[in-house]
Amino acid sequence: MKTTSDVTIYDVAKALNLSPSTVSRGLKDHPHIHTDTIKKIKAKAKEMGYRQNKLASSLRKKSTETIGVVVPRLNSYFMAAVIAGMEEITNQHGYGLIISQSQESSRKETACVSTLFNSRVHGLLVSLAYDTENVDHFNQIIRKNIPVVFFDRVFDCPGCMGVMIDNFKAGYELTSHLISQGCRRIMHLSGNLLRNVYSGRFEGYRQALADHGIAFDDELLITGDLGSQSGIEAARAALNMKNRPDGIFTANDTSAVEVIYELQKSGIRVPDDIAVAGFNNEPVSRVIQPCLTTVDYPAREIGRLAASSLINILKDKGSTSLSAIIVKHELIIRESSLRKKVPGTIKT
Amino acid sequence: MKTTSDVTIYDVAKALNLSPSTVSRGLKDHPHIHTDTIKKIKAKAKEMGYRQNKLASSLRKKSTETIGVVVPRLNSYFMAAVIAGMEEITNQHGYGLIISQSQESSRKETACVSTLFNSRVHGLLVSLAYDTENVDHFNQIIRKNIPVVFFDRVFDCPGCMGVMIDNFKAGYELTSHLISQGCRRIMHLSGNLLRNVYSGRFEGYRQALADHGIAFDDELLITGDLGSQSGIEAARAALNMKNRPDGIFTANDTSAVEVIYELQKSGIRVPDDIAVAGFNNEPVSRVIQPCLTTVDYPAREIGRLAASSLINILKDKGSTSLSAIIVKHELIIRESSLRKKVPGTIKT
DNA sequence: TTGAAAGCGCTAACAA
DNA sequence: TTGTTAGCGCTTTCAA
Repeated sequence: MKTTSDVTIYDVAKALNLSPSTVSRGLKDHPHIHTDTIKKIKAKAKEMGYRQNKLASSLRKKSTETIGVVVPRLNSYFMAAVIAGMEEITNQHGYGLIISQSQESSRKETACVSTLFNSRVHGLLVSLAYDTENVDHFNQIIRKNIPVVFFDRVFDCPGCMGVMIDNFKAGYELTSHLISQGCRRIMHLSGNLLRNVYSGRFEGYRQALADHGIAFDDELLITGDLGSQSGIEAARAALNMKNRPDGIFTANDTSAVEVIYELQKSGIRVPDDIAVAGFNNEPVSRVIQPCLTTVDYPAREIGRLAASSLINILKDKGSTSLSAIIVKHELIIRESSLRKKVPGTIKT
Repeated sequence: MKTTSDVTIYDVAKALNLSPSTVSRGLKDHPHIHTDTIKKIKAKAKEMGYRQNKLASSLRKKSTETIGVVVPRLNSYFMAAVIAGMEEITNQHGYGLIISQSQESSRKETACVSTLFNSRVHGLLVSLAYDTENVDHFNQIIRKNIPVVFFDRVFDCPGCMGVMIDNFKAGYELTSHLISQGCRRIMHLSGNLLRNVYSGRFEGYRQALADHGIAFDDELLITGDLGSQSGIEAARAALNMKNRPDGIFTANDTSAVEVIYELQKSGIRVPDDIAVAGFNNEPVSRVIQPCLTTVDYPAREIGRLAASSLINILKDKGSTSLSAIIVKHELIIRESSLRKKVPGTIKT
């Protein structure tokens, strides 16, 4: 639908016998305009149903005051909280947010970036799709000096900055915890190892094994899309091994839940026969029986930090010096990995 | 950041010794432009890194080709799927989507609508916030002939249309099912009864009771925000009644999960002592033990339908005749309500 | 098949 | 304190 007969500042100006520029100024409380005039203008504008045309304004100012967000999917508590954090900050600074989903596809991600680019966003907040292999599709935008801040799923490229947790450390801690519970043969279900979040967790896992004198067996590394199906398959693979694992560390909670189910279906006791740990502290981790050991990270805070960083870059082009912000995570130990029952250490 | 030195059609025109209008036409395959010229123009534009300025284009055309979406929250599988369905349709028709969250607050919802209005969206797809009591904040936009299509949480107002399921029927079916399982004293945990989704489910519940000769006891109706806490409180209320319920029907899965937990903590067996049923078929409903009886509805399809309806209204202002689209739902019966174990009827 | 020119609604430098 | 004016980049009518 074409926008129908809008009231413009010209209409308001005419009605008040003023010039359009005075109206324009009055509407934004320009200090040079008389208070009474401002009042008159605002009253008239309201009366006439005037609304600012952001398009014209942005065109004229060559500035849209919007920030683009590209996320893999909008269906997790994590993302909803991240975005809420971003909105909190950007709104404070007068920016709007345009949100788009890549649906975990690199191709769609490219399209999203391109659309946002054409919409003249001032900056981009991005968490990469599952299968994105390089960041060529950001080159265009970076060349135009439009800052990009990655969060969670970041890409290590010169000039980009990222907000994330220390996935290596988290993976290390989680694996060490499993080892402390007596696990010696720990399977790891991971995602695309190109994604920092998954490679970090994997490397942490491997390092923990090494530090505890356990050899890494690559039969125990399984990668998949971390959806329900890949959890089921991982569990079956574990069950079919002649030398079964006694612990499984999956890189997200969704797949961990399926792993537990599949194991239980075959009469395996979790954690006694096989301990299981996930990642993300999704709400479901508290619902599954036994409750899932996992890693929590402050989603809203990550959103806030990513947004503030971007805005800082936007305000003064100086502080682009820092390249990464690492947010604290927390190991949440629950029944799914607790073999040595020590009262008082279980978190819900 | 101000957009830096962009290439415009003027630049391209100059480089090719053509007029800006020819370039403008060439870029969009205008039939009057010579094929060779088109090729030349596109090649040059690409070479020079030209990108269309949507602001200028929209301003000139007085048309933004965008649709605004206002949802309570982005944190459910339901919403993610709805939005994916909307994107599918709107993209096919050349529209972009601007998504905003009301955070379940009427005040924020008003702000969202106003922002989208000022951004000159062509139409609005809205699911109402928890506490929205009237739709005055849509009047402005409706007066301007900008169509609004509600989905899921709709509002019954003249000229608005909505896409939803038959909540009454679903509530009726669910309650009837509980009754068929031997429940006679069924508690209902509901949300704000101003929201159609909750009032519909409640009325369906009440009708089912009546049709089975069970008197409605208003002690058994509890309303809350349907978050985790309200589930816990409902369960406690149930436990504290001298005449305890033997079934609980909650208006969403999140609270149902907490109800089950809280009941189990007190040694109540679900479903044998108290049967429980939820609503929405969120993934968590398959994880909880016992698996949760619930109602499924086709989220993606609802998104598609809402978007198509809006686009239909946009294309020809004729077919505004229909005021509601009712989408099929499905009762998903699982262990949490199954007392009479009949093999083969359990859905997972 | 191409070009010239006006104008979408707004802002801001400059003038008064 | 207010007004005049040019122009943001694009589309489109009219003319050539």
